[in-house]
Amino acid sequence: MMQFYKYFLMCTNDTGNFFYIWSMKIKESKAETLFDQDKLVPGQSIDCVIIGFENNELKVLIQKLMNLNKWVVPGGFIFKDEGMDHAAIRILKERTGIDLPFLEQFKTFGDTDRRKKAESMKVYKSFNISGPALDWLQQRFITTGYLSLVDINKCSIQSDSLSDESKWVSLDKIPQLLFDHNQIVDSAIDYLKNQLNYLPVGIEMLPKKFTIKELQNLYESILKKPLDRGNFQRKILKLDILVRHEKHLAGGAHKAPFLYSFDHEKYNKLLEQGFGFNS
Amino acid sequence: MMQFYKYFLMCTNDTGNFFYIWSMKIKESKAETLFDQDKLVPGQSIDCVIIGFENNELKVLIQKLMNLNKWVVPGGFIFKDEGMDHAAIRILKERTGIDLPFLEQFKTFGDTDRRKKAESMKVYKSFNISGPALDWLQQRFITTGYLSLVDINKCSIQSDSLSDESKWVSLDKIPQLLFDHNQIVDSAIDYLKNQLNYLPVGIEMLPKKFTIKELQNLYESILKKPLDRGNFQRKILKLDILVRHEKHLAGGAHKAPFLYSFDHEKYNKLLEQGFGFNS
DNA sequence: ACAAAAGTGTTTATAATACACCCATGA
DNA sequence: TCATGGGTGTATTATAAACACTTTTGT
Repeated sequence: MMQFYKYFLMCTNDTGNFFYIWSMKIKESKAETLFDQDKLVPGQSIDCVIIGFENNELKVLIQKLMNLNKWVVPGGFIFKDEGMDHAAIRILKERTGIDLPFLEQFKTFGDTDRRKKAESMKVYKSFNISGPALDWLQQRFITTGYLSLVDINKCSIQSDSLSDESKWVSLDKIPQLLFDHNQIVDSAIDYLKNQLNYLPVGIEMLPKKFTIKELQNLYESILKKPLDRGNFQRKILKLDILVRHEKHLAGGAHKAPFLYSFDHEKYNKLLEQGFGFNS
Repeated sequence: MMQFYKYFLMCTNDTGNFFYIWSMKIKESKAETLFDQDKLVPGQSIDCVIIGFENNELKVLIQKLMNLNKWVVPGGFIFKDEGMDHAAIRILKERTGIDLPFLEQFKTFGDTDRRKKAESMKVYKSFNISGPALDWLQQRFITTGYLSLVDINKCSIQSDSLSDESKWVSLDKIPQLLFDHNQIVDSAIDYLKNQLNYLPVGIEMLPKKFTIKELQNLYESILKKPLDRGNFQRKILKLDILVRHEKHLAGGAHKAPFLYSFDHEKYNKLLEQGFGFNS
């Protein structure tokens, strides 16, 4: 589905520090930034659960670690002079190409056994990492999970130096992930469901113009239960956050639905107080 | 109001590492644990916002740093072999004496400027800390905020080696706190309000037996708005989580209210789905 | 013309809201 | 006995839920 150049760079400097390329535009074939562990906050990482909506299904972006059959949620480290939220935005931009993402911290994971030593050893050995770099990577890590809601069609997924494949998988087909990443994803989904009334799911995950049926499908996917068609329509229209456009005539043998877009100003104002679809 | 022995121990070992006593039972006048920075997760701390309810007011526990006129929310560090939640429970126990506290992570704070260098320098200088220990404490810190709900009357507040005064202050009289601790407290209050329907506020913050009026006052304090007396009573009774006891005859010149206690089993079952007082 | 899905309408049940009434208690 | 706040009742309104009817489209 996706085409990209595999590009990989890894080296160790004379002090034994671990250097690696953390971001590169594959198409331009050049590294954007090079840094070493001295510039990173130790023991602290960020993991991004990126959720999109495609073919009436919620999907999460996962990446396969290079040379290994291990899937992970995209993550990264924090620069010592960089705020945590900023780091999350940076990491996300590298993976999706999206510039102003919706991004929200949802939980911090700090169990001692969240990264099994044996498991991480296998990973880092496969990258030929050893010495101080290995020590640094093998230290106890606490990670903060960020939830991002995106429009899959706007994402040009890029791989990076550590992974050789990226894909969107529907929530009920997530394979076993590295470390505690399954738990991190589950936690993000819970957060999405619980905070639904305060999250801009429609504006972030749907294309600019959409039908009410599509919006309903999105809500149903998140809530994991069917909603009444008529009631949904009436309720969402009553909120006065949608702008009606021309009819969408592409569909099947049935009445053509209207296309709508969000009135961003009204939508955001309403989000502050929250609005609900519990039924 | 509270009586305690001031007890303070601080030293530096031959490698320049910073040793300090992080916990002691003041009454028993002995240190429970001694540790140094080599055993701590670097750059990661925990801050506890402990909320109680007294005289119809929500109150938060703050402590004054020894030798300084600086107030903070009780916090601490994490052992390298200790889970983050466990660290929070440990820290909380030292400060309140409560054994099985309600404790929940609410947010992680990772801005680069959350600890002003100048401010922290003043603090650590006042403790005569220098060398590697100072470096360790001056590093970039990311902190995870934990919310704890307690019954103030069950807390025997203990001070520790770093502070010489602890007190409960009502939420609208919080003084200026060190670093970003005001922001941390505000964030905790927001969380409490938002998650109200899923938090065991009644069970944690009220005494075993209480009147419905007291419970209503608690909810009103959190929501910051008055609730209808009759409706509140009917609604809470309909939930079938209260056990009615004898009448409370201490009050004023009026009909004596019943005392109630929670049916913990039913209460906890109901909490999972959440129950609301939005009005 | 017909099936399918959109758009709209209607009825019923449930919950929120406001406020009224009577009761028990201590001063 | 009277002021005070507790317990309960009721009427009104708003929202949720279920489902029926009509309209528009492609085949």
